[in-house]
Amino acid sequence: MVYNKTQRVKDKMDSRRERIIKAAREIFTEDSFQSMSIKSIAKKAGIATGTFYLYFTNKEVLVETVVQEMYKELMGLIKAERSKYESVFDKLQTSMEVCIKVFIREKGIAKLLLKHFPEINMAFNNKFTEIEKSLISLVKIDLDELQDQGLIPQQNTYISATAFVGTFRQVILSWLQEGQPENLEEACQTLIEYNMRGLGKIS
Amino acid sequence: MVYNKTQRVKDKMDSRRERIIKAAREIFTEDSFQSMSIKSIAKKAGIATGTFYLYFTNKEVLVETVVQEMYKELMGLIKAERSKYESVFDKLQTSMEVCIKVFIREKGIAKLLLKHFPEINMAFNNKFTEIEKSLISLVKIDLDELQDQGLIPQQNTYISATAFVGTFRQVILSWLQEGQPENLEEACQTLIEYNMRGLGKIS
DNA sequence: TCATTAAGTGAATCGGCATTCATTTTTTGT
DNA sequence: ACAAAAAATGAATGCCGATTCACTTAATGA
Repeated sequence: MVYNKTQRVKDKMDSRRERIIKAAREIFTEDSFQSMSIKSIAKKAGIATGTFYLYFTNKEVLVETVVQEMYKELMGLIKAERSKYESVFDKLQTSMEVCIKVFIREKGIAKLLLKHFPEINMAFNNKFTEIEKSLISLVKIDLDELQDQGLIPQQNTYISATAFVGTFRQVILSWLQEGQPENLEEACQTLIEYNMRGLGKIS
Repeated sequence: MVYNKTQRVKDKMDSRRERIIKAAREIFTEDSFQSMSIKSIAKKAGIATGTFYLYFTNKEVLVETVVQEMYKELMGLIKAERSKYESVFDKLQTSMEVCIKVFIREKGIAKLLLKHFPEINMAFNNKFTEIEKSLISLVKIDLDELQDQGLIPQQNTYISATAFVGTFRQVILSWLQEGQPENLEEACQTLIEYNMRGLGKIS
């Protein structure tokens, strides 16, 4: 015979799952990827290590979930902000600004989305590469549109988009790792200008 | 009593050390960082695993040696080529071109110098960050000079240099991982143009 | 309340890899 | 050729953290 969970139990389990994800995010943000062990996550979430495996098949799935969650969060904010503008330039610019704002508020997201973590198995690492790829292809869509509108000269938009993302990535990593530039928001403006010139914006 | 090594033995040991480094480079280039185990290195070098430790105190030192060697190799080539030009723009441009040429010839160097490998311990990882930093500061030196000469407008050269390196890094990583762009040398020209415009080159 | 099922526990297991070390082989100097 | 010293060997050790599992506790439904 099969027993059905009551709502109370369902709720408890849901909140446990949430707490595990939250614990993972916290440990990742505060400490490092390396110290994100199942034991420490379980401890922070207030459960036994074995319990973890009742909620996630393995560590990989957990990290994947966390990454996905952070990515969706960021994308949601970007989309909301983009919808306020008509011009593709403005959309592109605001996308970057939102990214920077989120990264400043939650450094963990920046680390997770921009750093590489080959310490995890290969197959999984593709998740990270995937996110980077999707950032590039989002920029590429904007660039293609700008090109169609004749607002930037003919160019290989894949390379331009990659370069574009590369400038941000490198500066943000420097900010994360070296603490330079001190003011990332200011640097963001500089970067936007750099890239607009680089794209050959016709103004 | 202490015995002195004969030249023959010295030579044998020197060549063994070389072969270990070579084996490490090969495994790294052909396979991946993960599969670069002492056992596999020793096997490829034709020695027993224990013998490795007669030549290197530990794995960290070996990798550091390999990285240093590749970095010096690249820098040597860049310096040689730069010396042929007078204009800082030309020096900057040729630096990039040499990098790309070397990266095409030896993908392992590109991976080692541009990827991050947090799977190795922290203290060591700084070696990689260090290299990235030094690439940026080399570019910054050129940009400062260009600015002094009034060939580019006033700007935060640290950010510009970081952005500059970022564009290359991102495109080269895409080339390594996605196989796109197919022709890296062609992309290099595009990138140089992108960055020249981005810097606001006054021509 | 009670028998049954499900959730929770954490010590023990397992796997992978760097490092060590007792033993063997080679080299050295007489 | 021989004894001392150095180099080489690779099986054994140690470590570390993910995953498992025999057992305990809680929840379910009659």
